[in-house]
Amino acid sequence: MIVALVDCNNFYCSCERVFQPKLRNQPVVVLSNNDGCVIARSNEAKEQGIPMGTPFFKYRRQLEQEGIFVRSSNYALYGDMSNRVMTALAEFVPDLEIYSIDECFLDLTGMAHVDLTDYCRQIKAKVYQWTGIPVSIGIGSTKTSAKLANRLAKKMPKTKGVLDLSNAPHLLERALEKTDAGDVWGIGRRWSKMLAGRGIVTAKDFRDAPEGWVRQKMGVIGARTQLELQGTPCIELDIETPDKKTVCVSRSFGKEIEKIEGLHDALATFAMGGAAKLRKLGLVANAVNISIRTNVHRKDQKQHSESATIAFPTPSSDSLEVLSVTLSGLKRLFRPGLKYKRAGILLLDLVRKEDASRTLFSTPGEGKTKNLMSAFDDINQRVGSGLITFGQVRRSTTWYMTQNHVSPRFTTRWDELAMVGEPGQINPPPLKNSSAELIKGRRKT
DNA sequence: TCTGGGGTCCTAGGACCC
DNA sequence: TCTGGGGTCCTAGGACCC
Repeated sequence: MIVALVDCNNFYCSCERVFQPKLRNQPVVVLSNNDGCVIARSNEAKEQGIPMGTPFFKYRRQLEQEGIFVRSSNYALYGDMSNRVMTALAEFVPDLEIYSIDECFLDLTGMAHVDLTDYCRQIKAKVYQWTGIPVSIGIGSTKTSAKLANRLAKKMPKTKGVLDLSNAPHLLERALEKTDAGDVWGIGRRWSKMLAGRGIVTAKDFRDAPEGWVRQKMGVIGARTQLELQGTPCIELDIETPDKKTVCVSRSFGKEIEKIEGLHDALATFAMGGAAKLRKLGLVANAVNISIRTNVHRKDQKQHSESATIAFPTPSSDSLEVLSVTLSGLKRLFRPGLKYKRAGILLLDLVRKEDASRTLFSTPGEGKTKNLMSAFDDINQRVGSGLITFGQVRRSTTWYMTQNHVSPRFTTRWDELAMVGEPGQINPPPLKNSSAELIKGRRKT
């Protein structure tokens, strides 16, 4: 096996920069939903010591003082840019596995006759030319070593963003020595702490640790990771994207919610979103799990967290059915007098619509609601998602996320396209209140 | 005051079956 | 005192990933 891992550099920040050139070469951070945590940083922001994953409020002062640009997350933009990158990669390699929104494994087995470093440099240059997104590429004889190579390609300027460890034992040895065990793909915080307690600090230490012990302490996952570092592939490329087994829609709220109506509005919206997602994937769910939870960070408040799983009579992706089951679940779970901060639905036991078991009287995804649902999806697809919905889904604002720094959806909304002013200059629409304006605009249509 | 969201896989233990 | 053996299925929880 020879496999390359293509990983977009600081992906969310890079997406923001494509259409906002003033952000280039400047420190930028992107926040999670609700403007909660820092989840992406440009290199400049990393250099200024902004850590990953920390709460925004703790760093707000520093970010302002140092003039660091802040953006709320904009998944419509990132998702579309991701598609563009993956489409570009598919021009070069037939067999690829889209691993996450910003990562892709390429199967280079059988290309041993070409200079892989050279070839990957070309890929990197074309992806940048076509999409504006910079990527790094690591090559290895297993997925785990490709990951390792990628990490070093990013860190070491002299690699110019491409590092091949697939046929370079000396380099691989040095790479393993330089990498912390905890930075190996598959070794998280818990295990790296456990390993450090045994004096296993570097990736090389881990590779050379007694195999029986690794198997016993870290299960088959740990054993596989170790074998992969030794050069034995244990994790295959998933070229065919396997069907999802669950679909989850959940959110923390901008503020705490005490009344059942607020939770009703949020969960109704999640149910609509989840059902639409199922239909888009051609799947149906056998059951839905509804969960609500108070604010886990407020130790001073009474805590409650509960979920209920309810099966559908027949597997379903029908919005009305998901909606009514979800709302009946809420009634069961809700307790007055508590301050809820988060809710969600998890659609589970998913199967392909055509594989779903049917009953004497109905076939999943067929019947009288089928036309209604496809008309529904069609309208929302053309005019903007959420334009039409059901009466039970009130458009309440009590639970909305806080997003104070969101940029336009440059590539997926006509009314948010980048504006070209003076030659060579791009003026995005004002950032403040853009969502409020949008709702107005939508009503006009 | 303010702490994300969406996934997968594995394991242990209990319930249940013959 | 001694108390079978071999399974499957389900669930909760823990680990990991981005």
